[in-house]
Amino acid sequence: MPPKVTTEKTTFRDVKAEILRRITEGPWGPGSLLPGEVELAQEFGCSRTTVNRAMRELSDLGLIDRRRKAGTRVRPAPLREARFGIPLVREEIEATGALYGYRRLARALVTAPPEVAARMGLKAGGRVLHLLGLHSANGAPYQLEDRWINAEALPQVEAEGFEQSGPNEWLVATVPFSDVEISFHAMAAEGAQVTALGHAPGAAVFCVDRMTWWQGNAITHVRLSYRQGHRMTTHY
Amino acid sequence: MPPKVTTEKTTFRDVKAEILRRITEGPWGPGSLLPGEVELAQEFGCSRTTVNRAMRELSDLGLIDRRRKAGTRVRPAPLREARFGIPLVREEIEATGALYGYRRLARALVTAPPEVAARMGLKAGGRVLHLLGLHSANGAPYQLEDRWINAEALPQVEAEGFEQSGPNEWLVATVPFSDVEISFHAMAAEGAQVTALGHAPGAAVFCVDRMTWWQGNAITHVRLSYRQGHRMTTHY
DNA sequence: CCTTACATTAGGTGTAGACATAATCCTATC
DNA sequence: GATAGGATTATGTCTACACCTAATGTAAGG
Repeated sequence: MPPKVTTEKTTFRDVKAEILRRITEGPWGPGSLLPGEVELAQEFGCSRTTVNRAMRELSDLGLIDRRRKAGTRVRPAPLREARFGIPLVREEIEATGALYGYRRLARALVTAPPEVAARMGLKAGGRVLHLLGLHSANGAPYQLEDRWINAEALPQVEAEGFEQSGPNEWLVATVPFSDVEISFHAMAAEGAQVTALGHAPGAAVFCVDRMTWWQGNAITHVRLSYRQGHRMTTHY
Repeated sequence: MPPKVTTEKTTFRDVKAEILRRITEGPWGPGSLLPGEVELAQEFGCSRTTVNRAMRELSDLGLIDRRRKAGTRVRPAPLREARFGIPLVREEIEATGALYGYRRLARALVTAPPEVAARMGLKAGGRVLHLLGLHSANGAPYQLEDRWINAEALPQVEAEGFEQSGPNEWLVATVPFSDVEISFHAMAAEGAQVTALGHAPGAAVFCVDRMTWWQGNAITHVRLSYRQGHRMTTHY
């Protein structure tokens, strides 16, 4: 039988990797101008489309800057983005091999307090469902979930008790969304962060606030407070 | 003259937008199976490649899940990513219209303290440059930069004073990098966070730690501590 | 009933070619 | 010298097609 001639086509991954190598190790330092797509396609023995895709992905990563006619150059200060996956807490915990647990601490259907109404852009006297729940890993408190749900926009939420599972899983499976704002910050521990999460009063708590809209209406606002020492990490 | 028949080609953006619309508003709720690429291409009157690109981008966003043979379905729990731009502090401040300022607080060429050596994976007795600087907006403290630079791997750093500008700008323009880890966390204010940044001792400080490697060697580790009340926000 | 083998199918990727569009360069004109 | 056009060029995008590959279902064989 004839030797298996693996034609070994040049894939866009090959091109991407090689360009990346030349940027980090090789001749293409910060700010330098790269050859044109046609030229690279010839060098790599592939079509321009393939080079284009490789470069587009590098551009998406923020490593290179592409402009028509001007050509492609390496970003002097690579304004790379940090991408953080925002998983469901359950998955986040189970991924570590720990046993996930959830306990509802409070549930109340109330008229929105002024602060919440303002934050969510609700009209005065709007009804909201307030939920407080604790996610735990192997029985130890892991994350406190303090959530407000717009009951005007989402009346069917009033029928839900959320005793056994967090509202997040119900929400993502039920409500589509069109707009999300996430913000990270640090705050001094207070209230349930002390009593349920076990922080010392005034201790530094890492929080994630998330607000979700659908078609212009605020659906839910949640503050996730993490246990002592939590880090949100990403790698690239 | 004949009416200008703008052929109005269907772009991958059109397709992407329409698919997105059908997911958030339309018939394709969470978990549902989308039609195949060929079918959609026929419907939209474009080539399969165009549909492919639209769907690939939605997949990159984490909205849909694509598997060969299985087809494309809407993610039940959209594990979307939060993308945070990590800009230079200078740009971050100047973008708000404020006047940027930098002041070097300390500079010392030392043998790495055990903790730092461990974190950066340096051999015992490795020389590092320690820098402490304060970035300010309109004269008010904005961000404290506590940086360690591996002077073994980067000897030319010893010649730099970093009196007028932060080391970050010098680094990104000088050193390529191949690996970065970023982590967010909250900690109790101490040391220069109190004296320079103006936090009360023990107050909650929002920190960003960043470690950079090049070809397997740790280049620099930096902790950026923000002023009171800082939020890192993203929108999608 | 279980396992293995194979055909089918849907997405993944590469190619060559074409036209579009934005920047830039160059040139003619004032 | 300044400016307005036009030529040029590199990237942006679409098309039509082909082949690859992973995953699934099905049928044959034990």
